[in-house]
Amino acid sequence: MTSHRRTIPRYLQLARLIQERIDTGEFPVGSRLPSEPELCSEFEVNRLTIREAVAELERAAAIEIRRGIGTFVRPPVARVSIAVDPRSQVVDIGSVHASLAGPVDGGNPDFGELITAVRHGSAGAVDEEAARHLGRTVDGLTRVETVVSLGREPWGVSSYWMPSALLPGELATPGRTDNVVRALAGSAGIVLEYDWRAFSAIGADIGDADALGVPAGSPLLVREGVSGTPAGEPVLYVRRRIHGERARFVLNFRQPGATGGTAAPDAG
Amino acid sequence: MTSHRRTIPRYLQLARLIQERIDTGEFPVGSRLPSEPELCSEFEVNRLTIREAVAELERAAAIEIRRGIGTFVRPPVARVSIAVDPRSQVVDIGSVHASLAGPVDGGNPDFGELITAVRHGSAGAVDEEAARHLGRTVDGLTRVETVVSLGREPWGVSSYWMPSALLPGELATPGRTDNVVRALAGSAGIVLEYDWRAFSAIGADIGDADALGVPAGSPLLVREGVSGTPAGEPVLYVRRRIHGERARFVLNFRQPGATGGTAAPDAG
DNA sequence: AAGTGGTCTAGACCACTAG
DNA sequence: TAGTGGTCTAGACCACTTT
Repeated sequence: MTSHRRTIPRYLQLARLIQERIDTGEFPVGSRLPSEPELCSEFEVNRLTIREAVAELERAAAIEIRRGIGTFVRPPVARVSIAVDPRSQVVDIGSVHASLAGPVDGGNPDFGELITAVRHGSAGAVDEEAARHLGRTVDGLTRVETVVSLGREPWGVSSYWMPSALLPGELATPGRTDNVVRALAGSAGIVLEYDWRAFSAIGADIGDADALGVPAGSPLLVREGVSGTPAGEPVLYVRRRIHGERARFVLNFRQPGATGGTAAPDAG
Repeated sequence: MTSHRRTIPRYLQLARLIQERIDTGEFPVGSRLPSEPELCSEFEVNRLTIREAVAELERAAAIEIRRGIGTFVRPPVARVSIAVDPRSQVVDIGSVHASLAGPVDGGNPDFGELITAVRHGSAGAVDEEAARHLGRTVDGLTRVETVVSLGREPWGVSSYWMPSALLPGELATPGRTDNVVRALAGSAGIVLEYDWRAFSAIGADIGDADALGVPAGSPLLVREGVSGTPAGEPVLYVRRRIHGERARFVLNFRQPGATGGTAAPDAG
């Protein structure tokens, strides 16, 4: 009759115990945890068991492991807040550019987009999906892969699909570019507007994990969508995966001049 | 010198190797991978090394491990698409309710929101942030924690903060509720409108992982924001963490009647 | 009962970082 | 050089699922 005991693995118990110590401030933000051997002797378990507990906390982003140095309690993360104007058919000039305070036209030194691959009409499942979103066949599409950097670190990876006929020469080969969206719009001599955008979250697959320098399975924020001409012709499908803890997309529903409301959340 | 060092750990090499076999169809979607002992003897490594490789693929959501049965190649995931009307100050009736096809007023059988905890004016960092968003002090706030289910499975966890004075009796104690937002609005006799909403991605912390039945660090989509009265007074701050692979929020920027454009992406 | 994955131990060697 | 975390082996026992 007694609720039969669920055996909670030792490493999970230890993970929660350590998390508690972090929460109570026994291990303050920025402090170093006891080393693995120290934790082993304190809890009288094998090192591997401690390592599993610590790995759990690292996956939960509670701690940061620095090889050869130690394991530290992570501080709250700073995020790049990106505003999305939800009220109009926003001109698409690239979400990151749109939100950066610094110069956009001349190239913002913090921003970099590096073309890593250009492929024509391949036939993976994602290509099929892109073609479906654009209402075209995969044959006529070109896919451009980029790594987006903010500051020195990789911030996200993007895949763009566009009609091959519209591909600007600037985007035809790997290398640094200023802004894929602007290059496309400029070359085609058109204005791009948002058609739709969607947000979801996935774990990093092995390829994205490599490109972003994060472990496989790390949470990525996915922002995907279609942009098109003002006339409504879809031109670009983009799927960007962003280091989850470094980005936040904000939608403000109130008019700027409206009374009341709260300030848009900024970084933090 | 001959190539000396193996920089890439064996378990990562094995993970990529197995991923390749999945990609090439050697291990088709739905099929069972060889058991751990089988993989051990094929690659001539210890079982733990294989397990690390397999764990990597599981974190990357490429495979699903079923205890006592085997390890299987995962099919593409089905997602619940939730439409966000980006053009107006949308009446907040709860995002999930807004998007469900079935009845909303009478209670949708697929939908369930279970209040798991109610706390007054505690003082964690998240409570402070909530108070800041609402322009109030933590003392006057009540925090309601819920688990949201869609079908039989837990789909997300929500934290709501609201002025204690406005807390409906219906929400004062743990138990099943129909819809927190509606209960609040009904009790306060007001209409709630979106003030702002934001999207980001995080890994599940230990508490959320427990509630959702996922491993710590699993990618979660975070949707947070403030709702308020039409007059602009903020009333509710909500922070929902959703099983990342089960949700997608869609913003349509084009008017429904506009020519061209593409269909809003649906589940899948 | 047999086979699967889950946990844990004991010990070894390696790679990285700091002094 | 000393200390940290990273990888790997060999072996054991357990929990879960199917037959």
